[in-house]
Amino acid sequence: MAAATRRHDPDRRRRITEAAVRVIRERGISALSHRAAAAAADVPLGSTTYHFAGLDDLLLAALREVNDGWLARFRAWSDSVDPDRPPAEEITRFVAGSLAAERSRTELEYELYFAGLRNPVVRPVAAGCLDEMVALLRRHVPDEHTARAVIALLDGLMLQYLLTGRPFRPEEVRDGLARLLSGSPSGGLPHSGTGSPPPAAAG
Amino acid sequence: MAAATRRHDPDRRRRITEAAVRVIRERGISALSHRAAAAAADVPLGSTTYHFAGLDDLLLAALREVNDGWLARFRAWSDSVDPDRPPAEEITRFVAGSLAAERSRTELEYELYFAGLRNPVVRPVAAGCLDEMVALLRRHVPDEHTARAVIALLDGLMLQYLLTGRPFRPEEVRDGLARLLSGSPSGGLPHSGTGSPPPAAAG
DNA sequence: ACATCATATGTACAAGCGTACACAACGATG
DNA sequence: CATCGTTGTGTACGCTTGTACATATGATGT
Repeated sequence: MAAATRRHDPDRRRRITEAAVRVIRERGISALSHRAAAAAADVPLGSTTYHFAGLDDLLLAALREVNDGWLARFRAWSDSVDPDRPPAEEITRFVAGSLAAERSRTELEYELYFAGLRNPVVRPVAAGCLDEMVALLRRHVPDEHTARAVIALLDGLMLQYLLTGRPFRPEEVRDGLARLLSGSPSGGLPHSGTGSPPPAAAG
Repeated sequence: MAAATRRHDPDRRRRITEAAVRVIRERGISALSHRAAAAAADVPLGSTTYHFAGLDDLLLAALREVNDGWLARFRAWSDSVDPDRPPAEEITRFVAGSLAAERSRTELEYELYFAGLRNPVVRPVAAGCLDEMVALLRRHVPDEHTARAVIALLDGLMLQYLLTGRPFRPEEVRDGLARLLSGSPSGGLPHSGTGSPPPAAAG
């Protein structure tokens, strides 16, 4: 069989990484093991331990892959935003996609977030993802502070939709975003635009 | 020694549960095992398998304990709210506590959320927690829709604070909340007050 | 052609796991 | 006091895991 003599196949590392992502998607991070990834990639066990220094290494590679996919989709959305339509509506469009066609990708991304809470090698990936999203969103909202709030609202809402089975209501999301975006740009907070940070406000 | 002859100790089940919470707090859900809980509770292994039908049972009991503690704190906050002060400020007070003195409790609660995403026996606990928080918050905001948005913003912001090491800025939280609460109560959404739900809006 | 080296593979091992189960100790009931 | 059922305890079994390692293979440079 082809599988038996598959030797010297180029970028096997990548194939194992993608198999690891598949394992996580289907059975969760806790089910990721050298053996599970090897089986999913149809390679022998020794192959995974050769290409990855340890299990953490494999997990990190897989979560980076997940993150890249998520950010690519967000970037694509950002490029497709129509500046003539209300931002709240455009952002709602992204949320709708995240909960429907791209739901499994979304579940993966939140799995990454939670892993980051515990695992110090994963945390920078999750934190970097947040920063990158803020930077991209920054183009469609008045300031960074607002961008962070919007991301927070999105994360919280998607978490609610994923946890409770509550049906997705676009108006709900749109309305919340509209309120968040309606405030005066530098209303109560010295917004950290492109200048220097404020001199520390209140404890 | 006392430990050797400790027999017939009342509510041993509870002590094991609390030990399990301690294990989760210190080493994460993935580190919870019958043996780890037994060691933390200073009881023999057989004791945990006697009091809990399976590992899922132990995990569920521990996460319920976590959830009870979290909700008790939120309830205490809700009761202590000064109606004469701006709600945004009072809610910010809760967030501040969650990230400082009660931070480890907060980390536990989010661990519960993430477990709920994957584990179907945990999900109802997490979902119920969200509903309970909405119900409690309902007393301080105009409608349920707003309450859900506020909870979402809080969850998203706390997640950001926990993941990135960004220092906590009360004004940031307060300002976002103020914007969310400033909108017209029934602005763009038929709010699901105490009446009947709207006849389904959009796909 | 030959040597060299990165890559590929199968196997082995120690550790940790959930769970089952036989037995010991105790409180309650008669 | 005898009996019984609940509670507590120690141990053992089968399984999965991460990792190490000896070996095999094919590409590469000379």
